[in-house]
Amino acid sequence: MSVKVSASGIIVKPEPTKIGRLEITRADIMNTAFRFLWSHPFREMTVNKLMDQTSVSRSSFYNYFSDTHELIESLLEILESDILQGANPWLTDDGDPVALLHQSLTAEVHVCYRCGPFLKAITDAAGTDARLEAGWYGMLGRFDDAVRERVIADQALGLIESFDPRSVATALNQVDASMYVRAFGQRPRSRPGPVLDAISRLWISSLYGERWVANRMSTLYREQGASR
Amino acid sequence: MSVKVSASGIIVKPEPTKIGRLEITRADIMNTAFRFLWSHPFREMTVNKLMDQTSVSRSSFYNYFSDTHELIESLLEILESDILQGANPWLTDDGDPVALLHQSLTAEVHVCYRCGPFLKAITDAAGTDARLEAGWYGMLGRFDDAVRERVIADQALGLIESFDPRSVATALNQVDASMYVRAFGQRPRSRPGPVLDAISRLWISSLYGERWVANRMSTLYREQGASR
DNA sequence: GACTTTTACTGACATAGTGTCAGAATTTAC
DNA sequence: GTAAATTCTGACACTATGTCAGTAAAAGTC
Repeated sequence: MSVKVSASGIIVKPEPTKIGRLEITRADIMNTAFRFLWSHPFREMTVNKLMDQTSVSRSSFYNYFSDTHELIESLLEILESDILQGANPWLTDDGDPVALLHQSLTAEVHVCYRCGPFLKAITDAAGTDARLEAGWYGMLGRFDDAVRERVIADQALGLIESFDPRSVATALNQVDASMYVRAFGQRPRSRPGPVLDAISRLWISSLYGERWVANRMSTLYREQGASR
Repeated sequence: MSVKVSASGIIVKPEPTKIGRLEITRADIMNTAFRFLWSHPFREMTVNKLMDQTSVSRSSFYNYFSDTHELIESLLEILESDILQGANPWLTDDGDPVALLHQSLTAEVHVCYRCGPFLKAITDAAGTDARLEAGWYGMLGRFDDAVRERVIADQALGLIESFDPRSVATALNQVDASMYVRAFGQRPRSRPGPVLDAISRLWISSLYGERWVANRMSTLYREQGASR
């Protein structure tokens, strides 16, 4: 894109490009969609309603995305890198695995709390479009693989007992994803503390054993009088 | 309808039915929908395609259901009782709780394996309609409550350590639901064995501790050589 | 069996949202 | 300043929805 070739085959220019109008409009649409999905479910997002909030017409939408699902897919890509970043400690670092796992889960909960309604929009949208569904499942699958790798490594070290790492990795990731959508997908969102505690309990007890769990609870349940 | 005349003017069929035309047509539509959803995702189910497979016209659909979501809601009610039935042992019976839990999970996996694509249809449809979504979350909520009750009871007996039972119950039910949809929702469906193993591990280790898990695995992982 | 009444069904219509395309408007190239 | 490109838009065709007035079938009545 930075170098264009004319019909005669001559290299035309290294493109001075002030700032692409194209990029601006595209970003405008994506931002508008993100804002819209913060306060409305995906099912209410029509191309019309969306483009009313931008400076360009409805038809222009189709210069950038073939439909609303492709738009969501673009937003999803951004999200994936955000989440993966926070999950890094346990997946890659050396040290106390239980501490690292808890650290990764904490980061993940934070990111997903912040974009809960958008996360829900993605899963809703995935159900209405085959391509997006494949993209969403693809992302989940990459998470599964990463977790599986780490489990295998810790099994080799004797830190985790021997069991089929694939299905357990999938199940653990599914807990996270479905809890985030359910707890943070609708406003008012649930508070992240209890969600983190529950998720941590499941991950730690099923991988490293329940003796590690108690240390990692953000709030001691008894202290707050067993309230909701 | 009791007498049909073909294009050539020949009387095609006499109708022997006496009663319940309404119930019959309603059941016809519901059966057709169920069959359709076995081989197509919900997003492809239009009123047109559906009613083409029945003996009545598209318009008639609206005599029975206000839209496709309400139809799904009716089918969901049937499903809920099916699942609850299998879950009964752990929820209500006396005896070894770990054994009963495993028994309940086994039954649940079986039911959900059998109607996997339909389960996926429900969750897809829930994302596209507020009322159905409320119904689906309502059902999940009732499961959460039942599990929570049982956890509280076992906590009182000292069988389960003291922690917030609500969020853990929700998380555990979410594992089940999301795994069933993911593993059994698309054909070819995953085999139920590994799914049951993974789910059992999460439930048992997070509630009763990992020392109980090994006994309950349907297949000993080492024996099958850590394949895939 | 001929009648009215009730019940179940249907075709035709209005509406909403989608995606396309030819051409207008705007920016960039020279 | 004009040509070429890029970007945008109104108008159109199409699909699916849900409604409704009217038709057909069944049940009730004598």
